[in-house]
Order: sequence, then C-alpha cells, then structure tokens
Amino acid sequence: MSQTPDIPTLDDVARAAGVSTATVSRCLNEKQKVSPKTLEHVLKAIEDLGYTPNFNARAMAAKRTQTIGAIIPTMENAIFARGLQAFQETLHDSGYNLLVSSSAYQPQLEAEQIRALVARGADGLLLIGYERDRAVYDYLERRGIPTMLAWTTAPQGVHSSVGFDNCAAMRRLADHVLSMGHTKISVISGIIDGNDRAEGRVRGIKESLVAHGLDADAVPIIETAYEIENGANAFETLMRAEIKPTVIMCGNDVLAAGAISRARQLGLHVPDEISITGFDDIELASILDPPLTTVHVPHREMGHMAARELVNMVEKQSKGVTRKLNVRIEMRASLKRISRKEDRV
Amino acid sequence: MSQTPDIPTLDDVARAAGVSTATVSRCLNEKQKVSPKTLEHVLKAIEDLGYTPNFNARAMAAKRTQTIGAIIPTMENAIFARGLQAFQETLHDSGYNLLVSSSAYQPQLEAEQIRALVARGADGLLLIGYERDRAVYDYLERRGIPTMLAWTTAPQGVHSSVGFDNCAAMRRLADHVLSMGHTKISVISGIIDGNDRAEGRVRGIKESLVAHGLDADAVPIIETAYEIENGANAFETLMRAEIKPTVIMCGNDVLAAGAISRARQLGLHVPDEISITGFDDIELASILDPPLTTVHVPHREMGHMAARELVNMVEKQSKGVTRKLNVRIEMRASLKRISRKEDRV
DNA sequence: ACCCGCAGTGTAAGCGCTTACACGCGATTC
DNA sequence: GAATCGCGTGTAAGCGCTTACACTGCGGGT
Repeated sequence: MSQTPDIPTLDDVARAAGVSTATVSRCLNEKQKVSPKTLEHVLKAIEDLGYTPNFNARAMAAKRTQTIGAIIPTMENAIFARGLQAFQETLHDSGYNLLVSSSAYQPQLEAEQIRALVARGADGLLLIGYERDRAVYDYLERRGIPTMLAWTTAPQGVHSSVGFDNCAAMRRLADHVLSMGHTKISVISGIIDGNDRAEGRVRGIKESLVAHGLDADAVPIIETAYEIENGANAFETLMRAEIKPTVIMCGNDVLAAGAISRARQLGLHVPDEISITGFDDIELASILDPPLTTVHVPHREMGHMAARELVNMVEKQSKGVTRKLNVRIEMRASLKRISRKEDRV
Repeated sequence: MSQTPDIPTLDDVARAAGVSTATVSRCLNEKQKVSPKTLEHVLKAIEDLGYTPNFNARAMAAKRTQTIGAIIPTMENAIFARGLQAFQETLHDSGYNLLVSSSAYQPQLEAEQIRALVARGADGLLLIGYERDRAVYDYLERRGIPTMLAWTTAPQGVHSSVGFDNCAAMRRLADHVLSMGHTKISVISGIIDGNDRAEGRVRGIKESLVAHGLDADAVPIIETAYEIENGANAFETLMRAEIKPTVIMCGNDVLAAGAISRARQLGLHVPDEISITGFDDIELASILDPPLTTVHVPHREMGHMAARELVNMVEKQSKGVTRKLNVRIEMRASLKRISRKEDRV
C-alpha cells in the first residue's frame, strides 16, 4: 500500500494517447466532435491506465455536476422510499445523479443540508413540503438553484411543486369515516410544527367534522414523531381516555401500524372494537392485520414527475410548475361501519 | 432571477475583510493559527456576504473531503436503515459526512457506484458483504481508499469488516427450530448469487440439519429477491408442494412478513398450522401478527463500530480490523413447538 | 545590544478538469 | 484557381480553494 498511489489524470491519458487534454476531454463529453480514429486511441489509453475522471475537478471547471440533491425528513421508515426510488430512476434516465440527505424532521438540519448540497454543486434540489424559513428560499434564489417541492402543493403558487393536497385528501377519508357512522374520532398526528403535511391532514379531519356539524375542537389529538412505537403509545393513551373513540385516524401508516400492534397487545379487536386509519399506503399497510384503510398516495408517479420537471427547470426548459396529483381512498378491513347498537352500548 | 447570480468566493471575503485569501482559509480550517481580532473581522465578512465555501474547490486543493461513501443493496426496505443511521451518527461526531448510494443488489451497479464515490473524492468506503469481483478490491487498493465491510465477516481476514457470522447465526436458529420438534423445513432465501449473507444463512440451516442427521439436500428452497410480495408468493408455492413443511425459515424479515401475510390470506394459522422465522429483527418483525421469531442483529452497534474503525483507517490510526459481533435468537410467537401428535397427522 | 524563535500574515503555485479561441487543412463553391 | 467553409485539434486561461514557503515584527535569552 503506497503512500502516494499515483492516480492517472487527464494529462496522463493525453500523453499516452499522443493528443491534447482538450481532445481527451472531448472524448469524455462530446464524442461527436472527435474523429473516430482519435476516439479509439484515447479510449484505449483510458482503459489501459484505468483512468476515472475526477468529479470535483470536472464540477469546478464545468460549473455543472449533473447532480440533483434531495433532502427527505427521514430514511428510517419507508414513507419516502418508493417516491425517491422513482425520482432517482427518472433522474438516471436523464443523465443525472441523486444525492440524498435526511433532515430528521429538523428545519435547522435541513438548512444545513441544503447548504451542503449546494456547496457540492447540486444543479437542482428536491425538498419535501413547503413550510420553511423565508431565508432558505432567499438563499436558493440568490444562488439560482432550481428547487422542486414534493409531497405537498405549494399554496401561494410561488414555488414549483409536484404533490397532492394533504388537507383535501384527509378530509375525504374523514368524510368516509363519518359516513360509516363514526362520531367519536380521536387523532394521532405527526408533529405539526414545521410540517405542513401533518398540519394539512389534521385540518382536513377538522374541516370534515365541522361540515358534518360536529365539534372539531373537542377531538382528542396526540402529536408525536412518526415512529411505530410512538403510534402504539399514543393509541394506548387515547383508548384510556374518558371519552373512548370508535375510530382513531392516524397521520400516517407508520403511526397506524403502531396503533394496530398495541391494540392487539391490549386485547382490543380491530375493527370490531376500534377502527383505525392511516395515510400514505406504504407496503406495510396491506400486510398489517387487519389490513389498513388508508389514503393511497401515488408515490412513484410523484417521483417520476418531480424528476422530469426538475430536470426541465435545471435545463432552462421550464420556469417551474405546480402539479397536483390525485389520491384515492384505499378501503381495507381496519375501518368498519359502526352499528347503531354498538354505538349505544 | 439573474442569469449569473454572483456567488461570493473566498477572494471576495478576503477583499472585504482586508486580508489575504490564505488568512480567510485559515479562519475556516485552522482557527487557532489566526489572531482573534483578524478572525472576528473575517467571520463578519463571511456573514455579511453570505459566503459558503465551495466544496469541490476545497476537495481539489486539499485532497481530502471529510466524506465517507456507503453503498447499500437497497433503500426500499428498512434492512439497512438502522445500521446506516448509526453509522452516520458516529461519522458526524468525527466530523465526516456520509454519501449513500444503493446498488439494487447488482454487482455491476455497485462497481459503478464505487467508482462514482471515489471520483467524488470519498476518503473511505463502507460496503455490505464481502463477495465481489477481485478487480473491485484491486481498484480500491490502487487508489488507496480505506474500505470497511459490514453485515458480514470477511472470511480470509484480508479485508476489514465489522459484522457477524451469518452462517453460524442462522445455524443457531435452525438448531432451535429442530429442538422444537420440527423436521419438515422449507426455506425462502434471498438471491444467493453474489450475496454472501444469503448464502451463509442457507448454509447455516443445512449444517444444522446435517448435524442432526437429516438430509439437507432434500430441503425445498426458493430463492427470490428480498421483497414482501416475493415472500408471499414463495410461501404459497412451498405450502402447495407435495411435502408440506411444518416450518418455513426465511432469509430475512421482509420475506417472512410476506409469508405471514399470505398465510393469513390463505386461512392458514401461524404458528398452529405453520411456523415461520425471519432474520434481522427489523422493527417490522415485532409488530407482525404473530410477532416474528428471528435473529436479532445489533444494527446500531455494528453501524457505530464500523464508523469508528473506518475513520481510524482513514486517519491512518489503524490498518484495519475484523470485528465479529454477537447476535441472539429472538423468540416470538411465530415459531411454535410441534407436538408429536400433530406431527403424525 | 544582539540574535533567535515564533506567531501572524502574505505570496503564489498548483489541484485536474472544461472551453473559448486560434489554427491548419482538405473539401466545396463559383 | 481563388475564396470560403467547417471539421478536428491544440493552446492556454481559468474554476475556487489549500498550503509550502517567505516574510515581518515582537519578546526573551544571553
């Protein structure tokens, strides 16, 4: 193991192939500008030397990186996995690479990650949700970094976004729940502060209640971080309260998974004794017992579209767009119609 | 939106603070070498201009990036999430950043990602498992990139690794299964080709069988990619076979989750009619119904240790290590002792 | 009073690429 | 046959940093 492994550079290749560095560079980036014969020589030299272009030097000289950065709130559970995977695939097809960071749902950390990705030369950025400090958007604009928001629809239309209306989606689910005879609803939400998706979902429930003439302010709500264990604990707390709900609506599938699991531990039958709903329709939702009624989000479609549009923006084909996708209610066994009789017990 | 947003550079800061670029650089990297007064001026200039150092330029000049790359087989499910999270935390404490890519279990893609991360200037690399082309290791050695393997123990001792013995771990679980009276075992494994962990786990089962005087070659095995749906399908296939097993051992928890879910759909009671085991003990395992008997892997410990050791290697404190962690069998309800009577039916 | 050492700073040479521009030459065009 | 064109190539100027080395001026040892 040598102290200074000598890594071949573009110069070495040029020398070996008997051409100038410019020509080698062209072989790497604009093959069509080079004669077939020269190209062949150069490629052979590259092969022989085991040359790999230095990304940092390239980024510096070209002022482009073919790299898109994405910052998601968490990698711990699969909420963003499928959408991001799709995002990545489309990016790859367009010749871009993806760099992913996670912010652990902390705005402070997200801001740092944004700076880090920009410092690394990201040509564009994907962020989740729209709620963040004005300074962050200012920074992005000053640096001229195209930015796409996902999992949400930017309200003012000032930002580009590909997502869905969290409030309307959850309201539809709540309408459904109410139409099945439930009136005693409790809610397990994600932490609302700094999370527009969580806020929208709770608002959707409340709007539905109000529209049905119920008292939205009386609804018990527990806010907790999106983790299975937290969902379980919140469930238990809500079920031990004085006013027992007939249904617990959760801010996402992860919380709902925790709720279902704790229900079983407590000997409560879902959905006979308590109905439970989720949001996202991640793979987990359908293998729970009982399978989870939830809001199906078109993750893959969202990822693909976000990538396509962001690339357009980076390549100046587009000034940005706002795309709203449709979600659908996925009815499964965890939500059950309530019979008047049970209600009266 | 200006075409050329003028991004402040280190030169701008130097000019604004009335010092040389070298001094500004020192303020950024070796504060103690600068007088407090100068430092103050420079920091103010940095603040005023909203300066962020250009990562690529820095990497180029310094030939270090404080960045570690990691390539995991998949981000789609949570197998690697917790370990990687721990890895990242410890890295962060040591002043390093983490860059993650996924290889989709394809050696070819992994090789590409390795080159990409090295081209980006990664100071060190984390890879999963040891089985890969000799050329890859040669390349890494030639470039002098410290590399740590995880989720496995490198057999020949030529590589650094922090992990556990997949074969021995699964063998212990199989011993357990056999000791509970099971003799008719079927297996759902991950794709073995190119995956030493999957191979080791199957081998562990076979070794156990042989040690107990059973015919290892007669065991029905289905190999399939680690996805819930695949686990479900494999389960159904195995249960429809002529020789019905009393237990199905799965290569990981994801496959087991699929198996349990399909069992329910088919009306088969777990564990009364069929026992199921997993491997990894991801969070999912404990919320399944029934909770999954599995091999508990100390993901977080492994991540922390891998990070610590890798940083040591990067900073030339260490030539590399091989650390073997202990796993434990996590007994839950999905595995049940078989009664002689049932066995005879 | 002398020299030495050292802390604090500046000068300038790269790091490995891309790309504007210049150049030469054979093929067209009339 | 001269003027024009354009293709293929080379020259060289950076991109924004870090850092070896040189330099200055000050305090302390002798």
